Amino acid sequence: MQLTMSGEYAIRAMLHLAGEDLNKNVQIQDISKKWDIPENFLRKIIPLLAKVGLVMSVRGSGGGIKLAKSPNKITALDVIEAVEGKIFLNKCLFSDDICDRSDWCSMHEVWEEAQESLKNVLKSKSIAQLSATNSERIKNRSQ
Amino acid sequence: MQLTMSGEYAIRAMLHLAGEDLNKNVQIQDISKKWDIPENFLRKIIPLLAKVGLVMSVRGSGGGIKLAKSPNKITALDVIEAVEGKIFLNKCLFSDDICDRSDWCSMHEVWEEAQESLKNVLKSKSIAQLSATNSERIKNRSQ
DNA sequence: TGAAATATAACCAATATGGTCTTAATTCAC
DNA sequence: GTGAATTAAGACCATATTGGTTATATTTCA
Repeated sequence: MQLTMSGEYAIRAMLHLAGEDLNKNVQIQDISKKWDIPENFLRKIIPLLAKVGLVMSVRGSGGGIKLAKSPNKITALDVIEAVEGKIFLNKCLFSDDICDRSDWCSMHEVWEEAQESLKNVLKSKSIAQLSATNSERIKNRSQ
Repeated sequence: MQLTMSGEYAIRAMLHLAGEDLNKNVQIQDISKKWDIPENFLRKIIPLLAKVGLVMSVRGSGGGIKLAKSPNKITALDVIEAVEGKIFLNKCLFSDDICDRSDWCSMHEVWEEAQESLKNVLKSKSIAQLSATNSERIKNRSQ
């Protein structure tokens, strides 16, 4: 019941992009260095973010990646689910016929409620907000 | 980010015990059969529930297991954490010095909030309630 | 054409998961 | 005390997942 490193790294990368000039192509190597992410591992994560339309990538000289839409419209949940797949707290939520008790088991609804509750928190935070909060705190700290 | 089979089986076993005469010693084999749990696996899970005082076990002839306290006072969270360990949605919540960004990273609080939110749902349901709901539904269904 | 970038896919070590199996250790009834 | 019934504990194991690395395309610009 825990976030993977992929999810963690994906969030960091998105926070980086949101803190840069949104039109600039940023190199994966730079994100990797600044946020302490193994470069080659990050190179596997970025395409997952691109696939669901969170980032745009351009190959070749002068290339790099940037956000594919406004960071206001990207939630923490979007990022995590992009790289880890949809969140299902219990297998029984994945599909009704995975558990033959689903028509009467009272835990089914508990998991449903817990999952919604968790997802709602992650859904309520945009990458823009999160990045802005970070920038402000770092600014204050260095004064 | 998902419940393990241990957690799932532990909940089933506790629901079984809550549905029986609370003073009766129940055999692990019976629970295993009724709730479709691999017997030998369940035999590894039960001691974890005993260790935190959720069930009492007695060895030998006439032995078995039963709840160690009222099912009203046992929550779904208690059961899950007993067998899976305390829930931490992200490593950074485990200890402050596991992440050197914890003093300014805005995701830290998001994870904290999400985790509390998830745990509150699991904490709000007692094994007694859950078992009663199940019994009632099964009764209605077979009418 | 060559340098600079990302994409893709194969590979790999370590760990976690979900078990099984064997051997104690207890307890009760006789 | 003996034996049957029961849980406890620990060794063992196959498979899947995680968290990478490496090598080889592919694309783009100058």
